[in-house]
Amino acid sequence: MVGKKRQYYGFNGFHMPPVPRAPRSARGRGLNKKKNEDSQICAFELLASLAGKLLQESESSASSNASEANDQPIIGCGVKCEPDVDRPLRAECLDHGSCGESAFVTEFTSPNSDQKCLLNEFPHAESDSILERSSMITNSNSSEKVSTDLKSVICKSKSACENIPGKVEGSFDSRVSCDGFVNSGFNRQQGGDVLDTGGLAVDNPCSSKDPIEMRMKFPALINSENNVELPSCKGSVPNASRHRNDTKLGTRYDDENFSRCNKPLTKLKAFRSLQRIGDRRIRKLLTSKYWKVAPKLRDCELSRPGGMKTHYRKRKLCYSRERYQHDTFYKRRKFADRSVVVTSDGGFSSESVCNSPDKNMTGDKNGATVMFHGANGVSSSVMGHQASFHSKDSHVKFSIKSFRIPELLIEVPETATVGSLKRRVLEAVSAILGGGLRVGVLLHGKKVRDDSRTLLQTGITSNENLDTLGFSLEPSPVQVPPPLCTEDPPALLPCDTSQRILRTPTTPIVDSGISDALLDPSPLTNLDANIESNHESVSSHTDIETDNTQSDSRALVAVPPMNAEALAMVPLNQKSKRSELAQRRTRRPFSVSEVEALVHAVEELGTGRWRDVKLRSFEDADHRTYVDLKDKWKTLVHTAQIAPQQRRGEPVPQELLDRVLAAHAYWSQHQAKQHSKNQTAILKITDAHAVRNGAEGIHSI
DNA sequence: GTTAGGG
DNA sequence: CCCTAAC
Repeated sequence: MVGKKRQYYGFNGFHMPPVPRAPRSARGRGLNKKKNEDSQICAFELLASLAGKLLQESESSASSNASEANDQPIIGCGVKCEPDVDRPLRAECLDHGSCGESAFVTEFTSPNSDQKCLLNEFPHAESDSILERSSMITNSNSSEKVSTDLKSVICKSKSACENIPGKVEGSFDSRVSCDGFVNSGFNRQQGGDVLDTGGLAVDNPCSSKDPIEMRMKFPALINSENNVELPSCKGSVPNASRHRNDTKLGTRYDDENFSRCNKPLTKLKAFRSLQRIGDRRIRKLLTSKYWKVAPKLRDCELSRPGGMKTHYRKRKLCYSRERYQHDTFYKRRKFADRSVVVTSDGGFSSESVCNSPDKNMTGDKNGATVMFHGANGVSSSVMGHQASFHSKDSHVKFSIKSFRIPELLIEVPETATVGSLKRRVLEAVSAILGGGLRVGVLLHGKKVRDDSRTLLQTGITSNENLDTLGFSLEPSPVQVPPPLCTEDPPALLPCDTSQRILRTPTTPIVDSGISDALLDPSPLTNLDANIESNHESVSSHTDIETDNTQSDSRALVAVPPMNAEALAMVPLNQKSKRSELAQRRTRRPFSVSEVEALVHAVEELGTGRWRDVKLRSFEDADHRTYVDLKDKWKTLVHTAQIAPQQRRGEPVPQELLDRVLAAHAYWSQHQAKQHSKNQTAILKITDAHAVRNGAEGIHSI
């Protein structure tokens, strides 16, 4: 069918052309070597350095404790949080293979030297624990992202650069979440101890001892981007690449791990043929045990000074990483001349804001590349140095590399021209941007509403840790273009995503974009659900278009963001899909000939073999399912039993109705008889004879 | 995936 | 026709 031939162009957002970068391997190595050389090492460098340290430590300790290591030296660095003694919650480190991330996390987590001690202190964590840790972190991330009230505002970039930002993001998140843990107090980690983070026990395949290899893996890990998920723990490049593929497919927000809905996931198969088995496993685990984890985390968080309750509460209500991932912007800082530059990376780039005249900012590079670099170069050390920087120049420089826009789903016929495709894309973008946007400023996870306040008053100063600063795009409260698609309402409980999608009103949700951290349901959007819906919409489209020759106006569906989070996220045309799904099939009254065929088939096959009936008499009638036939028979029986005056629709010959009644009576008896064995064999035979006569008659025809 | 039945 | 429980 034509409709089926249509192709969908899914966009996770529009991105600027990828910025050329050095090969990962090269970068990774370079970074590694730079470690400790200066305070401005980038995040990766930091990671690398940490990894290196960890590796060294692990190796040394491994040698001393051969018994501990199971073939693979494992570096365990754990930050343990024990709000509840019985249920310790802690962040763990990883083995060599997957250390990148954890190492990084650890680093951030323990900016203080004493925290580093932990690393040394627990050099031999269980490899399994790594996963635990990862999961925990992930959860933390999700929670943070969901609420957007965490300091770190992260923006993911989809472009080539995405990988790194993603990594950093994870790192930041981890750090944030870990802080709480740290505050909770450290505890010695028990070697064999498995984190009780919700039972995410996944084997951790990684076990690379080679430091270099480990370093090399960082990029891969970064690829995991949002998916701080366990898969990354495996630290295998293949996984990473797979991730990338997913991203390209439009499953970038594949946080299936956090998906509450299993059903949708299965439907994703088509889209994610590459999906890791491990993911499923994890997903399952998460699904089943997610709630257990949440409470723990929350408890832990509560111990935090800042009080992240709302944050967690929100998370509690809605677990979906997708959303938050998108709603946060990746933030970067760069030091240049006492100036702090915040760079936001996003899918939709608008360099307009960035590139402050100050050359110091970029120093070595220019343009987007520079920005990107800067992003990567977020030197963890920056934090420490900020204080010193700040005093001189009171200017705060912000470099917003890009903002992310919602994903667009565009459908155009194969015969459409490229030009028309471009137009459609433009229309979709315009629909979103044209609706009116405003920028939101988040500081410490809180939206700054008072526009009249100065940066200084607000606390945005050059010496302030701009990590806590973020920007967001929000739909203009006044004029929000009628969204073609709507965000799903928040799910209180995991699951039923599909249901929600199908039934959720398409009413756009427009809020100030503030305070949504707690209330905003948008973060709930489920990737899986989205994908599924897309699928459905597709098929629906096809169907409908085929039957009704609808205009292709629907071909392109732009989904305006409902709120800041939505913007950050990737709203798909859930709505359209939803509506399509919701839409019933077109009614197709049975013709007399169809009724006759049906009656004939039933006469021969009986009323309990609708599939056979379908195959026998309606094989070619794609629009008639066996359920349809069954239903039709049901109505036929009813029709035959009522007075002719009461019948509606196209009149069915009485002859057919009589046969319907006869067959119905016969098969009813037949069934009853079967039920009671062959007691009524005689009766049956008699009836059967009558029926057969009719059937044969039809046959002869 | 089918059936059977209520909606 | 849809939706679902039950198989």
